[in-house]
Amino acid sequence: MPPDASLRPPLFALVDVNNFYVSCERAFNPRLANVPVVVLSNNDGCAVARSSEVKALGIKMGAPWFEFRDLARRHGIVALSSNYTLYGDMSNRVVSVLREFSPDIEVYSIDESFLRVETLAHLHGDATAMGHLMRHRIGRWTGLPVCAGFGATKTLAKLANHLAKKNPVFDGVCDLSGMADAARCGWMASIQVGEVWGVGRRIAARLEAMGVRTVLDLATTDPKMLRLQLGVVMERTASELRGVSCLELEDLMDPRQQIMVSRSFGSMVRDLAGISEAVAWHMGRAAEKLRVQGSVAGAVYVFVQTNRFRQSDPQYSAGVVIPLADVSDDTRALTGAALTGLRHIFRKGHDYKKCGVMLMELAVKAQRQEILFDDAGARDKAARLMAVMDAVNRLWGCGTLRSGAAGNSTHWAMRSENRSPRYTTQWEELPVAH
DNA sequence: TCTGGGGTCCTAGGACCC
DNA sequence: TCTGGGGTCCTAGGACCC
Repeated sequence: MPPDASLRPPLFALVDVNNFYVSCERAFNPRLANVPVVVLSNNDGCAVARSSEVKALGIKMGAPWFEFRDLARRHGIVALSSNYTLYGDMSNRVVSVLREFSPDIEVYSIDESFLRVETLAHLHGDATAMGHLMRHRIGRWTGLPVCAGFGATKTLAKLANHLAKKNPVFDGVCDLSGMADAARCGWMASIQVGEVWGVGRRIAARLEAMGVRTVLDLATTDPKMLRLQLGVVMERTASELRGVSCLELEDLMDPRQQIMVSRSFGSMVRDLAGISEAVAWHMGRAAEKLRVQGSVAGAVYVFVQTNRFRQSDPQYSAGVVIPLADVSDDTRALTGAALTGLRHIFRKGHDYKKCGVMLMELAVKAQRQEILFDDAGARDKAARLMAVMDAVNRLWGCGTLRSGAAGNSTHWAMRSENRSPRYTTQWEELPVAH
């Protein structure tokens, strides 16, 4: 062990939950174990999480539900609507376990986190032992199965995680940094370049046209040429594959730069009134997110779309940015702006399928510029009203207290026909042990 | 009948300025 | 006839991620 821990080269871990949404459902419903389970997107539109049994049946990520519904019936697939309240809470539980392994953590998505562990892995013996302890502890404390990958860079940790998941020989934990060079190269030569984090479908096709087929090929391609042909991002990815760390953990405290809320309608909407309600509802959610991160918005974007899959229908899609005279986090002001924009872009005679809002030009509220004719009293009153609204909605569920513009009708609301109970966040829906 | 939602970063090109 | 060049800022669009 070197005397100065800061001399250790970086070591990243990537821990993620296998088939996250499906695993959350199984954690509370033992009857789902060992049967094929799929979780559907909003509106019960397409598959967003699949158990291994479902993957084995050849159902792809994103497959439309109506296309495999018959197949599902024949094979006894259990199809569940997504339950984001449950998944969000389970995600927090996993993160709190991981935080005990390293305070240096980036929650990358709802089901995966990066950790810096070079000064901590040896406390458990080595990285592999640390990974197994993570697996065991998260399994015991949350009921969720995870895999762990370790590498000298984030991209290598991602790759290691991929190996851990696909190759039973690793038993869910793979440490590429602790591997002999020859072994690491062997594994890298066995994986297609498209599996690399940052290489999507387009880039993969271009790389293959250049003769770069495997991960090892990419790692050994001339960086100058990569930069010239594919840009600085791919050059960085290749460096990361060679063990040169270019990507740091992202700061968790950084507020989002834009906030979007949009949904497809459960069924088509034709009238301005219906869309107005949906826009107001979405803005209520967006403004809530805005206040949680302590920001204000300088502009509002609102958009509407017809159903792009119904090519026989006349298509229409439009959006508009409404700048605000003064930055705001007040649901009423933001909704007013969005509805003004909506009236500008709405055209009669279309069957609308989707609408949404985006909050832009976000700034930290505490740094807000004072403007002329500022009414501090009114602003204080507005802040208190918003605080009450947020508190009520946290307690009773979102949308309990909302602006009148969001209305009471639900004909535009999304379908969610088979959602499991919110086991962990609603008293009435707690699981009961018999 | 039925096809999700929410983000980030980079680049190219135009507008504008001196 | 001859018609610069470099910098900055902004935006739209493309690519990626989950």
